[in-house]
Amino acid sequence: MDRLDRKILRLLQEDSTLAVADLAKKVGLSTTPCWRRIQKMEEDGVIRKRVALLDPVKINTKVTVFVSIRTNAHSTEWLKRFSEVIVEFPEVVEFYRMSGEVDYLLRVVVPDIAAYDAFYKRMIARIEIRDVSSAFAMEQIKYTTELPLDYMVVDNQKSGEE
Amino acid sequence: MDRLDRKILRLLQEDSTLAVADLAKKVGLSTTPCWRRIQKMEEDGVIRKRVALLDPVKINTKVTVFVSIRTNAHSTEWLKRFSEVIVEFPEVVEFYRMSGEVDYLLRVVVPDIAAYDAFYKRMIARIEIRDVSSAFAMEQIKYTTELPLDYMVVDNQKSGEE
DNA sequence: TATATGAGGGAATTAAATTTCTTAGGGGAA
DNA sequence: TTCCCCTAAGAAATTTAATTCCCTCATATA
Repeated sequence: MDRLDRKILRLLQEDSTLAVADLAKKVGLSTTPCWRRIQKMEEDGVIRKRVALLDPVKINTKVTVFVSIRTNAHSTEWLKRFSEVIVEFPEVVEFYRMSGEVDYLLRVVVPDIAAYDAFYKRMIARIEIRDVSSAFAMEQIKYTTELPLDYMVVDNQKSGEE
Repeated sequence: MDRLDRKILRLLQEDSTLAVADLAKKVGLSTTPCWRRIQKMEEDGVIRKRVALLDPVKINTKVTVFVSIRTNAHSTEWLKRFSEVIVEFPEVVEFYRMSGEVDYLLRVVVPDIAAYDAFYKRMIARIEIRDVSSAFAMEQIKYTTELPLDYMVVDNQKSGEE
């Protein structure tokens, strides 16, 4: 991957509806080679998928809650089942295994506090959890699906390094 | 918005490359009305944008760090500048103002611990922050951009409620 | 009962993606 | 050095999908 691929990725991360011809113009290529680069990056899995992003307010899921879970000393079996159960909830949009104090961290989206409470009850009904603590986000100041491309390993042999 | 719109959204949240004709077939419409519904939801801002999602590993940003910031008693000016500075960093992919103990929460993506340290130094060089604590994610068990559509307010008059 | 309104659908049209065929440049082997 | 191969680019043709146009039907309303 080179500088041109990075440019293409930068644009597609922002807006994947761009026509290949327009994209090509912006990166300084003609449509065919540009199209082929995109194909290649899709085959290689660099581009995972293309999705529509919805407005959380319009869809009635404006509240984000971060759920910290502490679970000292549990069986492997429990951990497996725990993950499986949690992943199933569509309200859980992110789920991490952490180092440090907290063992797991969830990002949960719901319409309001009441809905969070309902979700919480459904969750603990499905699996026993020791220590849970919930932190509510008052405001989402930034949310982007664009990953920084500055760390990408590029081939500087190619396409006239500056 | 009705049940059909919800179906359309469900599919487009998963894969926005679906041809309108295929989408239409799946939801039980012909292409024209299906196309018009999509247009309408784009105009209304229900569909915010369409983007390409990249593979964090291939792009060399596999490490997620959650950064908790406590900042008791600061001027409005400081808060404004703080937000502006933080938002600029491409490594900060999510940024919330929180209730409770922690005042702000960031999700930062970087290649490795060393890069996080470099990021951290750049951040505190740009703005003075009292109390920062970093928690590393060992594993991303779930990450999705699909919002739950179960809370959506739908018009049950329309299209034969069951 | 006439009539506007909103939604659906078929077919034509336009635009974009994809394929095919050619060309140019660079690097290594004879 | 010259020739050949490999890789990437580009123009044009073709295929496929998006978009528009025009018509029909059902519902609700005066």
